[in-house]
Amino acid sequence: MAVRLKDIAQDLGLSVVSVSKALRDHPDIAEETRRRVLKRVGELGYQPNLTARSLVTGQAWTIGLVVPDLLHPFFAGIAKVISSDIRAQGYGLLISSSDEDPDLERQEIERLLARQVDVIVLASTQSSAAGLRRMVEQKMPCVLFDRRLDGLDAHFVGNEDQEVGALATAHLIEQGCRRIAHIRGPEVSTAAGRLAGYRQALAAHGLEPLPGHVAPLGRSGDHRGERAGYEAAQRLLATPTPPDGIFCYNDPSAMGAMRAILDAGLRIPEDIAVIGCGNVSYSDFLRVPLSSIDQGGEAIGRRLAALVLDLADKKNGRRLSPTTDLVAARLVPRASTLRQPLVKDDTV
Amino acid sequence: MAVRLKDIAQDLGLSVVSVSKALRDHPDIAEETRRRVLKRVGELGYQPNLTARSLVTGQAWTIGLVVPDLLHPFFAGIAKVISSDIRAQGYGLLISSSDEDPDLERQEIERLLARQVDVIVLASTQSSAAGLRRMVEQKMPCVLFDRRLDGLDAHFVGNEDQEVGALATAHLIEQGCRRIAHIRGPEVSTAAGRLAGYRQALAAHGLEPLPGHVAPLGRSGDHRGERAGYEAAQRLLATPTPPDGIFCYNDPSAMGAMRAILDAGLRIPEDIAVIGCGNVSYSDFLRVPLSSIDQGGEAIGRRLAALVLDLADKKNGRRLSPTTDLVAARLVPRASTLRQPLVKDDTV
DNA sequence: ATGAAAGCGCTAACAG
DNA sequence: CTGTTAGCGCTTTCAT
Repeated sequence: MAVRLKDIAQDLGLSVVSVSKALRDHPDIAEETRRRVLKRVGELGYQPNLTARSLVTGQAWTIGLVVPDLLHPFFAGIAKVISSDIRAQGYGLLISSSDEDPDLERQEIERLLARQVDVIVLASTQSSAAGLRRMVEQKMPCVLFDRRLDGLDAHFVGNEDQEVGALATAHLIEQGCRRIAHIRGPEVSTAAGRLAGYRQALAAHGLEPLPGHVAPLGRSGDHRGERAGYEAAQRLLATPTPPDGIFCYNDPSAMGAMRAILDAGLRIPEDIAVIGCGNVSYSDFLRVPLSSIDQGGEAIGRRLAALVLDLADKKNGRRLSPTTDLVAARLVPRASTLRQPLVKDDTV
Repeated sequence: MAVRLKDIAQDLGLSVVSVSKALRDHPDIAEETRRRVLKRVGELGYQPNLTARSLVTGQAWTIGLVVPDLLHPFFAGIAKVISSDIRAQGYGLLISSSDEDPDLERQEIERLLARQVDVIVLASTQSSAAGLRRMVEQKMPCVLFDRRLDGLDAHFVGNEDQEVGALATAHLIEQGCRRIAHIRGPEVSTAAGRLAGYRQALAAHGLEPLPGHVAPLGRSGDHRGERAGYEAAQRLLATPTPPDGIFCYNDPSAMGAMRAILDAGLRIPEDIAVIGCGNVSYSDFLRVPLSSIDQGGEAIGRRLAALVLDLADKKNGRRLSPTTDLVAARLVPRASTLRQPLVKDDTV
């Protein structure tokens, strides 16, 4: 096995406790002793056993993160930011991908509870808070992000989804679209909010969705939604009044939609303008560069990390009442919606 | 606090030991007793404290994963696959992103050692194995992937990099390119191998790199390499004999290179063919769909997971001598290299 | 089949 | 300042 506290203590003719204190900069320990300890620790390459420490302190120095799909750049980015922000304070990140499966998600949360992680960060796939009750009962601090869940005693960091939907839709209207369709996402708060924003923006201009112009994405196969977006767009093209603009739930579905449009021999944005959501990397390099709503993923990650660190510290605001932290979304117009002569966009 | 073994024991008038045994399907426990225990456990929603269990068994039920950049789809994909494959056996995945920084990477590995994880999976940024000696000394089972490291007593799963480079380069030659340049990656084994494969394929056709035709990517800013690829391609275009084909270290740099080429008013692939490596999602949707080498990321993840589970099981082949598992790479030709009339490719 | 004793490596409370 | 005594919650002998 590895070097233990005991070994160092025996080595130096000290007690285990003194060594332990010396290592944690405890106030009452002789400067001289501390140096001796530190020296030997360095030589032996001692590392305190965090498992043991956790057992007694009740702090795991671990944050649990559960996302629907780690391969999605939005979630991968969040994971990356949180990971590096909490690392500086000595925390590690235990990540699991729920694959958009509510049961799997619950199971993973159970695991995190068993592991006694300090905080759980969650973009939930649940349709209701019921399945997450256990978490609250165990007084596990929890931060939801991106997707809200009513009736759960948890913090939230994310966007004002209705604003997101309105932003995208209003942009299409400005660009001269009048028959604007929406490819809506699954049964989670973000999809509902974006849909509401879409309707709101239309209404604000005296418009409304034409028959069949709200097309659900469906679960057809691919997780990211390209294929589903393709199919949804095909259905839109087959409606009595085909759209001249489409606001898509996310960027992958927008890519699928664009492909369907091009395959149908139509032009983007001249015949149909397309806007997505998420501002996925590479949007700039696409066949038709894709306009999108940037959710401010990095900011969300940063704020999550800060909140998590607050909550993880036992002494701290453990009992903070649930906060809601809204990060501003931003329109990123590109060629897929610019029906006026294309304004050169230099972002790389 | 949560429910403990003790609570259940008292509840049922049993000893802690019996309950513990009942829960782990220990042979000598009465069927009747087991049922009573299981019932009460269900009612109380008991979850064994994994921290305590780990302390005594020495098994953390945790795998550590260190990658250079979690936002890179290749690594995100690996993380996702490993996570779901090990989850079924009860393991969790502790992930950290080293940001391509060797020091940070070492620091993260120290943390994982302190946490007593069962296995470390690593795509290393180290230029030598020296800094990782501690890991071996502590007998921590380790699996390297993607990037090799000589002189380390560790398993490896990944590609034959030279084959990867040769595959890409040979394809360019077949497409009629004769002045083939290479944008090479940083100082890691994959870059060296791909470069070697590039030279080898050229040599096999009696060709060799022209002056200035091996352009290093450089560390200029963006982590994924789009900007760096852009700049490298500009340098290539400025050589006395500009290339008619470019093999890029990875897909992001290839996207940058393509942009530079288009910005210079040249056509892809007619003037310059471009091929990347990694077969990043969305390659199909790009302005010019990008030919690439698929590294078989999913297969790599699967094999990693299987190996990891073997190693994690204390009873098992803990002492397996280092294995090398090579996953076949595959050419995925798209428009960026097809100088003949484009063959329709239906992959979505 | 069941349970008492011992201990995993560490820290918290107290005594010297 | 230093060390002793008690655990954290669980599993592992080893009696009964």
